[in-house]
Amino acid sequence: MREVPALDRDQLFQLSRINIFSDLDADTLKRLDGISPSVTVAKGKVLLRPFDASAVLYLLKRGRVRLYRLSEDGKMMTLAILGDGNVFGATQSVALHSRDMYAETMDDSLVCAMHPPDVERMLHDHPRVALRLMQVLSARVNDLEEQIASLAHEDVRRRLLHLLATLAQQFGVADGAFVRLNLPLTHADLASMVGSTRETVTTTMSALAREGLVRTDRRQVSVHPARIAAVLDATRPE
DNA sequence: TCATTAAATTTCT
DNA sequence: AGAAATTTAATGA
Repeated sequence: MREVPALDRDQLFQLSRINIFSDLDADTLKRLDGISPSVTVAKGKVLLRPFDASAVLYLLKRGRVRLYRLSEDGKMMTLAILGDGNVFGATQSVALHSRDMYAETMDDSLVCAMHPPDVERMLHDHPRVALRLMQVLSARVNDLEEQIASLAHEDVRRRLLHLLATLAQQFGVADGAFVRLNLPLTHADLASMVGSTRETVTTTMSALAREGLVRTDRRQVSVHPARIAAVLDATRPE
């Protein structure tokens, strides 16, 4: 019985955490691992930009990636923030994003870029991955639909509360009664996610802090999901 | 209710 | 020190 080298084990571990690979066994993962190398990407690097026709499928092994678009007057609308184990980009047939989307790392990240022939072979050999890819895509559509409804019907305060609750699920780590959002977030970031402005986010965030729904400590946001849920429930619009 | 503008202040690097 | 981020306030749609 031979020890698996630490580096090897770690790489496999990273790969096993990719959402579309969750159905695969260790042997299969090991074979896939050889296909494309992982690269460390510095914070702020734009990996995808509008009209990028390439069909690269990115596996985000570690880090945060922001998917966003820019309006004509240069305002950023953040469509999603992806964390460890997520995928973005496109295959030959399926794009996980629309045309004029940017993808930019929010911190130093470890990504793996799979190219069309490899993706094709992988999907052919492992239909379960294709199935998971569809699940991931439909979940993403679902999220976007919720965002649209939120934008159409709710005021900034409620949109922020919904956003914070969602981020807590996605990136939360327990911190006493609160849940700390484990990602670098400025008020401008939050504004770009709820379709508001930096200033408005500042004032609503401090109101929420006063009410004990959120807590902010040196640019780290913590939220109280139970209280937020209660408030959202108790104060339905209309 | 909230974007906008402007300006002061605090916090990060 | 300089840049980036936050905060406060006034105004108007």
